[in-house]
This record gives sequence, structure tokens and C-alpha cells, in this order.
Amino acid sequence: MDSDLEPISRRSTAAIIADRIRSAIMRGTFPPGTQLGEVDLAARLGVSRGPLREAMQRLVAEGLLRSERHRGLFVRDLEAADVRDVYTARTAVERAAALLLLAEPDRAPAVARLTTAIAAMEAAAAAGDAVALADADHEFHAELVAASGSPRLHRMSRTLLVETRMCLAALQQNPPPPESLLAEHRVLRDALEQGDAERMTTVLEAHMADAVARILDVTLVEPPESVDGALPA
Amino acid sequence: MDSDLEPISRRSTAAIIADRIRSAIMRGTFPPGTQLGEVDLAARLGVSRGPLREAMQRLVAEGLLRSERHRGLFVRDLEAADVRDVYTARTAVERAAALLLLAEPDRAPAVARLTTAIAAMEAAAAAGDAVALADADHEFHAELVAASGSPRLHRMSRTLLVETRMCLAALQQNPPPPESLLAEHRVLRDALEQGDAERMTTVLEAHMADAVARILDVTLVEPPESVDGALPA
DNA sequence: CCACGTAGGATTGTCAACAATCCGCGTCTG
DNA sequence: CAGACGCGGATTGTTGACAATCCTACGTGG
Repeated sequence: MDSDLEPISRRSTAAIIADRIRSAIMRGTFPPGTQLGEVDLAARLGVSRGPLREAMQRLVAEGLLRSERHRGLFVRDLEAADVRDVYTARTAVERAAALLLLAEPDRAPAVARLTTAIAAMEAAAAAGDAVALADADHEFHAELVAASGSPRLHRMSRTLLVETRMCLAALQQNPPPPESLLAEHRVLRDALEQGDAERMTTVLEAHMADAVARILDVTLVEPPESVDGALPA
Repeated sequence: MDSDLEPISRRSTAAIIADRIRSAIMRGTFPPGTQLGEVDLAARLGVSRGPLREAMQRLVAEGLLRSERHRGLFVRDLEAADVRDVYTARTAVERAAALLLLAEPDRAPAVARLTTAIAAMEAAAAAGDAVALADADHEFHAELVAASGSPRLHRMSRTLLVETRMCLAALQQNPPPPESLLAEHRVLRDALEQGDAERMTTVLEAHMADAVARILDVTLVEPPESVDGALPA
């Protein structure tokens, strides 16, 4: 353990608050569109408004919150275009991470971590626990990017994975078929293990495309339908 | 002009401050490693410490600043590993943006914007103005990603381009040969115009690899040189 | 002469109060 | 009766001051 004997709090409180709110958004505690009142949140977290505002700005920079001046902070609601955008960005990041990983000589530890995540997915699928399955899926991709050793890809990936969870939480129904999901992840791991870059990228892109299709097929709520050109002056 | 008759300030002041400091870092006004005192900065910008701290947290989230608790905020200094990381991330982002752009039917406006940037590069090269050349280079890649229409790729790209400028500013010497730089950018534009995805990605990756080599060849200051394994207990 | 402990100065972290702005509702007028 | 105007409540934006922490320099003891 290297987390012992550290000063009680090395991380800034703003970072802690940001983490807390981020996971709350991820878990669906704050559904998209909800307004986050500062005094309420500050009181609930036991901090003052100063650090809380700093944390909020951090989340705004990540694109998880949307700030309207003198109006308040709102959880960004993702539209169909956003779902596609999240997954194109994820594809770019994870593809790069996978290629970075494939260039490394010793991929055994990374493979082991992915295998662990897959095992968690299997257990969740067997138990029929959709939330745990999503957690394990999340962890798989997080480990994939983390193992690449690229701090920037890792940072981007974290935000993108949170947004992915926001999409999934918004439409909790629509059960993803666990067996095909598991099969895809196993193929990804095997491709990494065998150093097959072609297969890896191909499957990864298909995996992402599948996810987008699965999400958008059920919730084709193409957003406001504003008829711009038809408005008289 | 659509920037007229807007409320005097729609953007939050924290965002404005962040932009100001970001460009200051980019321009090399704050070299890597310098400490940014809050009271000093706040006084110089004419704001209080509250909004300034919010802006700082935003920049920390972007990875441009490093925060040490009770110590202060420092401009992150980029090491050799960071240079490589910035460029791998840039490759991932710009490749995805280019592919997105290639999938679009009408690429004429994007091509036009890239041509404008190339013209600016040509002018700067002719005048021997290295700063203007870097500006135009920056603009070329920013336009490339912006034209893709992906908000997330765009946001990532902005930070990465700032970090690129930090690398370049740190080692202002080492003149990049303008003619080859121009040639590479022209090839990128032509590939986009002709819809040649294969050529596009290949040249883009080579372009990035070239940049890394150019930067690291001169400043091979592999940082601390800590000899881990040789230390006696 | 070196190591330890301590005081000083400066900087960051946090807080509570003040000022500016916006939304909803009631009222008034054409 | 419909629309516009104005007011009250609530929320955000900003400010200044207070408290906690850290680095530097100095003095002391071994």
C-alpha cells in the first residue's frame, strides 16, 4: 500500500468535491438537466461555497456541467448528436491507447487487468445485475486506457466514460445482451494478447458503433426540433 | 457580425480569466515551472481572488497547471515523455477529426479554411517570422479539428495545441524548415480535398512523428536521470 | 562544524457577508 | 380580456478578511 502515511489530505478539496459530484452525476443521482444549487450542495457536502464553485468550474471545463450566467449550473443533457460524439471521441482515444499498448513488449499485466474486468462482467451478467455489468464494462475500458501509460489519453477517457454512463443511466431500460457484450470484450483482450493490431482496431470500432446503435435505437429523441427558418421576424 | 448587441459579458469571468492566462502560458509569458501567485495575478487582472481561483481550477483540470496544496500553482513543465504524449494524443484527435471530415459530403469550406491557414504560413515563412509561422500552424490544426464538428475533439484539441505551443516556446531556437513544413500541410489539405483517407492518416501520423523528432532532437534533456535500480538500500 | 529546533514572513485555503441579476407573480392599462 | 409593467423572492457573482500551512533563515546545543 502506498496510500498510507500520506498527509491527511494531499489532494485539494476542490478536487475531492469534483470527484464526488462527478460520480454522483455518473451514478444518475443528478439526472441530466437538473440544476445544482450552490448553497444546497455546499450544505450537503459540508463545505463552503468557495471550494464548491472551484469544483464546479472544473466540471464545466470537463464538459459535464453547463453554466448559464446568473442562472445557475446544470447537468448537461446529452442529445443524440452528443451520444455519437462521445463515442467517436472514445473510439479515437481508445484506439490510440490500444495501439500504444500493442507497441509495448510486455503486455501481460495489461491483459491480466482486462481479464479481471471481464471476470467481473461475467459475474454481473450471471447475476443479472445491470449496474454491476456497466461498472465492469466501465472498468474494462478505463483499464485499457490507463495501461497505455498516456496521461492525456487517460484524462480524456475519464470524462468520456462518465458521459457514457450518463447516456446509459438516462435510458436504464434497454438491456444490452450480455453474451455479445462479453464476446466483444473477450475479443479485444485476445487481440491485445496476440498483438493483432488490425483485429484490435477493427473490433474496437465495431464495438463502439454497436453501442451507439444500441443506445440510439431506443431513444431516438432527436432533441428540440426547433424550426429555425420558419420563424417570422 | 453577430457579436454586437450581446450583453456586455455573457461568458463567466472565470472563463475570461482562464482564456487570458491560457494564452499567456501559450505565448510563453509564463515559462514552464513558474509559480503563479494569486494575489499578484488577481491584482494584475483587476479581479478578486475568488474568480481567479475558479479559473485556475479550470486550467488545472485541463492539465496546464499543477497544484500543490499550500504551496501554490505552477505552470506544468513538459518533459520529453510529455512531448511524446502530447503528440500521440494530438495524432489520435486529429486523425479522428480528419476521418469525420472525410465522411462529410461537402468539404469545400473546410478546405478553404485550411488553405487560408496555409497562406498565412506561407506569408510568415516568406517574412521569416517564426512566431507568425507557429501561429498559422496552430490555426491550421485548430481549423482542421473545428471543421470536424465534434465538440469533444475540439475541446481536447484546444488544450493539446496550447501544450504544443508550450513545447515550442520552451525551445524557441531550432528553426523548423519552413518548406517541408508547408509541404506537409499542403499534402494534408489535398488529401482532404480529394477524400483520400489512407493518404490523409498516413501523412498526418508522419507529420506528428516529424514534429516530435524535431523537438526532441535538440532538447534531449531526458529529465531527472534517476538511476532507480542502482540505489543501495 | 553540523544537526536540530524555532520564530518570522508569506502564501494558500476557507469562510461569511454584500451587491448584482434573473424568474415568477400580481397588478394595471388599453 | 390580453398584454405590458413592476415588484418580491431567490440565486448567483464578487469581495474582503480570517485561519491554517509551508518555506526560509536564524540561533542553539552537541
